[in-house]
Amino acid sequence: MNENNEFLYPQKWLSKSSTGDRVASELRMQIISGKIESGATLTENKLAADFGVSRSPIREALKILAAENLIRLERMGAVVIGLTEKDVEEIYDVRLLIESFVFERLIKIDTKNLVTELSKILEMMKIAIKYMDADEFSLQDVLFHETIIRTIDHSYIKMIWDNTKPVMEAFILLSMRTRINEKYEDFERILENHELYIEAIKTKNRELMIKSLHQNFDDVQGKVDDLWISQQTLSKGVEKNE
Amino acid sequence: MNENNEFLYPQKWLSKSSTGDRVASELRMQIISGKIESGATLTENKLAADFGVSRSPIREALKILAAENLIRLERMGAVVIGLTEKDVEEIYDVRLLIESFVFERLIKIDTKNLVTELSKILEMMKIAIKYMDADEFSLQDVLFHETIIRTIDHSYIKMIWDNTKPVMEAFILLSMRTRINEKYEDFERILENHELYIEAIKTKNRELMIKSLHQNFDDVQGKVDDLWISQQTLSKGVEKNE
DNA sequence: TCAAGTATACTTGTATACAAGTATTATAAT
DNA sequence: ATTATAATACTTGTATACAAGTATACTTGA
Repeated sequence: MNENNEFLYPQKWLSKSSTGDRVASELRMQIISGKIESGATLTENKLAADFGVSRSPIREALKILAAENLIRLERMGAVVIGLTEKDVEEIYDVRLLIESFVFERLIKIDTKNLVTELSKILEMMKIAIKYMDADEFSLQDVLFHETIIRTIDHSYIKMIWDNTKPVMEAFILLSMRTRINEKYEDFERILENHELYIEAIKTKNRELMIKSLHQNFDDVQGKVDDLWISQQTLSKGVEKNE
Repeated sequence: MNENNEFLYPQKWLSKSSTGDRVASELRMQIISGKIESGATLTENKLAADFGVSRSPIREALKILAAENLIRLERMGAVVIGLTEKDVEEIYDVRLLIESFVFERLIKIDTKNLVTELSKILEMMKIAIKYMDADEFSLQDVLFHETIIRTIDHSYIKMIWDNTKPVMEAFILLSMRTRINEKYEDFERILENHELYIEAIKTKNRELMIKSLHQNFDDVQGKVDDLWISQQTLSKGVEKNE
């Protein structure tokens, strides 16, 4: 039934994952992009037929998406919740919360290796922009923050990250795909913010860190120019995929 | 193979849940209590035979426990990680983090209904103690905090709660089962702290809230008297079950 | 005795089968 | 025409079957 053979989620990022993970990644992109509309009902049999797999991995995928609050498992089918403006704000609440927590820990330890690692990632981001590779840029952006969080070796903070990461990654991916064509200049600012962030970690400057973190959120959310990247805008990222 | 027919997790709390959830709840208790030791390898077939169910719900359970970082899914079997002292501290980091966040929101809204609800729960806790019902007490204790968190209607904060709650619930359950016999007087202090917490919410007193929250953690963790409720101590809770 | 290679008995991941329950639709009676 | 009832088609939850891969143990050779 799925007449569109192209996938929204970069297939090369799925090297080692199971069928269930792949389906979850793809469904997540379709839900967040709006290709699958909020309120729609997904049934296991239909999805299994669409993806050409059995119900086992589909069930796995639905469990994952339910944990991410993108769908709601009901007696008859899974109802799509989707990602609202409120959700995105809430995700950033959580990110601000955990990255602030992490920063307090970073202040107490040696961050030399971390700064080196982050500088490397930042350079990768620059290359990605140079070649207009929104996907690679998004990957590195997410990795940037993950690297910071992993440094403090806190399994429950990491758990929170693991739970929010997939949705955030998908959102950033769609957002960047749109903007790399329409608002290329945005990326300059994003890079500056990341440089600021590294500087904050290097100098253990709390205010600077909070400032860059907030600016980064505003950037990703597009608050600088628009209030909110609408579902319609996000869905543009769908077409750019190849 | 499981010669012990008794369950650690209260069966009446599982009214509506699926087999997978039941298995997860029971395995969680066995892991946290130390009945299943850290480092042990669990295989799906063995667990299926032990619980007398098929592999499907077992797989479901293992996925849940892996998300809670209690086990690590590997190519051949699931390796039990267990709950270390560090983990418990980290859980409380997260609780402190989210409950502080929640409190900031509570300050801005009308908390009259919440205070009423919390008072009710507190009275339930008192009754539970009166009848030496550690399980009911634990249930209400967890519900107390969940009620506070749900008030602000923040789906991602709630997500964090949903992810940490099961482990915390199991830990509190085992801790309370032990202490209701050995340290009955502890419960007086726990009640006082909860009263303080309600007072803090009522008067929107941030310092009081932080104070009671910290004291509550110390109480549950047993830091007032012991540094840490050892695995050995926790396992006593195993025997008290009936 | 030891080493190399092979057979065997597990392991998970996915597909399929079955069972119990729910919504819908069709049918029949008033 | 409408309402009650019954048949049907579809849903999830669980059990089982199969396939691909891995570790263990054994056999065979020196």
